[in-house]
Amino acid sequence: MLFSTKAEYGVRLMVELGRQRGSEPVSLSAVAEAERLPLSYLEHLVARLRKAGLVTSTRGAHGGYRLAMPPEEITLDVVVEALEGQIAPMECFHETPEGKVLCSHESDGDHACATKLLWTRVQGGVTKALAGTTLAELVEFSGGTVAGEKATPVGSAA
Amino acid sequence: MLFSTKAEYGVRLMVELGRQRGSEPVSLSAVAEAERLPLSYLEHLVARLRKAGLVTSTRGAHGGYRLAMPPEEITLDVVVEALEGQIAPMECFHETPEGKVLCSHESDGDHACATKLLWTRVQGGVTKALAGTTLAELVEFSGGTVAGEKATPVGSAA
DNA sequence: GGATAACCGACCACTTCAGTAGGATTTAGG
DNA sequence: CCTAAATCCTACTGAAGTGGTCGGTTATCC
Repeated sequence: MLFSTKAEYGVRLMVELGRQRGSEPVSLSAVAEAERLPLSYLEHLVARLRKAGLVTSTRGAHGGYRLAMPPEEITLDVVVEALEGQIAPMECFHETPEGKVLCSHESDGDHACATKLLWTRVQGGVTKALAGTTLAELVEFSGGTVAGEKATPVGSAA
Repeated sequence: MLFSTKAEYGVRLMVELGRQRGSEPVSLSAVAEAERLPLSYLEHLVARLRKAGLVTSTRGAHGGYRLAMPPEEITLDVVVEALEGQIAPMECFHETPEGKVLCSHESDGDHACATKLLWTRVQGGVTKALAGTTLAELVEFSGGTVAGEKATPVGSAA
């Protein structure tokens, strides 16, 4: 499996917040119920998102989480990286701040690193897919936002 | 990390076999020495490649492994899948024989699966990168084949 | 009949995953 | 002021996967 459930749950959490745009902060328990995910596990995930500056939190009663930016500006590469850590196809791959790829056993034998070409292509494919998708798209795809009218607030179903 | 060293080592093993095209079978110990990888671990990996029909083996003294097909016909998606198992971005993703993608919690809530769009794109990116790369390319990239003339046979360096 | 090599399965230390548990702190509302 | 609701934090745990190692068996060439 390329990604673990951390990415899966975390992205769903983000989508859920994206659906509630502009309104009150959404509590984790509401998200947990809506997505049928364990609350205490979501706490760990949302902590990562918060540390990455993707969501903001309000403590105390009626508190919860909000997106730190409008969903159109949030690309999924940032989200997934916050959840899963640096995204590289292989252990030996490290991306420098300028976006260059380094392979740690570059030329450790008598010929060039045979796999670098492959992993570079894979890296490119994944990055392109993630960076080319915005949270707004996913919100739209999953049934659209709930913006002004409170048609189906997140905790209402059950 | 997207892939483990199983893919890394396994691909390098394949490249090493690809460099020895048409000649005698290559022993695992020769590959292990050339790539500085643990022999006994390579045994596990080559077993997967053999079961997938990518390499053929000759037992006994002077035995070893050969590619089952010319490297131009071997695409890396098959190789990596043989080594790592089914390549899917997420646990809930299962590809049917016809190439359709199924998501196990499709419509388990009141709205469509929010993440399917994303993982489908990622899946596409990875598959395209892997299937669009042939073993021959990697052999070329890593210094070319050794075909007729035995310029630098695999075990000769050290 | 060695030496060489593919084969096979068991085992092991270590890390990550997925989740639980328990508490501390902050805040709105009665 | 009290309490319920919520974030926040740390520690723990069982299960699985990773990256090997080891010992032994079988097959084959010289």
